[in-house]
Amino acid sequence: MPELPEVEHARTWLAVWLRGARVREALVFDARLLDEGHTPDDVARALSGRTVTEVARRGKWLRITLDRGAIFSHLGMTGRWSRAEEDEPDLPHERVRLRVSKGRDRYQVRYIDPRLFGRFVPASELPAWDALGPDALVDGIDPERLFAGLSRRKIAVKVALLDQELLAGIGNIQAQEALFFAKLDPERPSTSLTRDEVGRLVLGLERTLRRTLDLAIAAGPRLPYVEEKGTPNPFVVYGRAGSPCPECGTILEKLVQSARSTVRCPRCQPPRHQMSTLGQARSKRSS
DNA sequence: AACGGAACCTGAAAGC
DNA sequence: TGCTTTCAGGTTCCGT
Repeated sequence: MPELPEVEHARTWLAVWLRGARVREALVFDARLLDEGHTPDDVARALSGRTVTEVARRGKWLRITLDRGAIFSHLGMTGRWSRAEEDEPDLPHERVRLRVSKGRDRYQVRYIDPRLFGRFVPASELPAWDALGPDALVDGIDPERLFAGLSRRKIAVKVALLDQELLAGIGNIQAQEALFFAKLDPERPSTSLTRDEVGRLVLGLERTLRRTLDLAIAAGPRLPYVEEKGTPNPFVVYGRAGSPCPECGTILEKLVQSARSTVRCPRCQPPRHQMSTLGQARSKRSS
């Protein structure tokens, strides 16, 4: 799914719909969302009668805290939560339905997920949650910690940014956008970045997250994902390989790193050996 | 231990 | 037109 801004959007609306609400009935329509050892009936039984006290987010995980226990929800690639009235027809790909009451209102909160990469885990603790690095939005991004983390890994900086233990919430889109804003080549070994470049990367990350989150907030309760047909692509380089760079007009190119695609501007984000060649040429001329 | 790649799913779009 | 291939914003497992 969705990356940090979209999950934060989901958290906001889930909190509106669920905080203080009582689950009258829970229905789980597909066991593939559940952890090994759980059945739809177990999960439904664990939820019914519970009251939601809090909805939290860390990276791309959501935690719905109940008066007893909690539920962790991950949206995978295509998951979304939405509110529905009691008499609304089933939705395509509806995987979980919570029939709740809040005050005298009765309605439903539904989880929709075509590709089923999402997770729905009733548990008081979740190891994956505990392993997450600092949340890129809530905790802010500490340049020194990011620099140290990047120096420790021998992989491309783009791939490192997807590691949720380094920084929680960055996904394939935000990584590409941030590297473009920072004018850094996605293929640079993460160890090769200078402190100055990591500083630029932090600014790039903050810029793309802020921008995307603002768009998500403005969208209201139903946030269309960019791959849905009819949704305009709000991103600067993501999904725009073959089109001109918005900065310099050079045709943006697509590469594949660890089986994920990356778009880059060959001119604005040149490999470093080209930059040092330029630097040498310049210093020769000036000397 | 750390890394790249495949697998897990479904649907839409592009290619033939 | 219809069949086939490719690709999609994530995570995890498996082999090297």
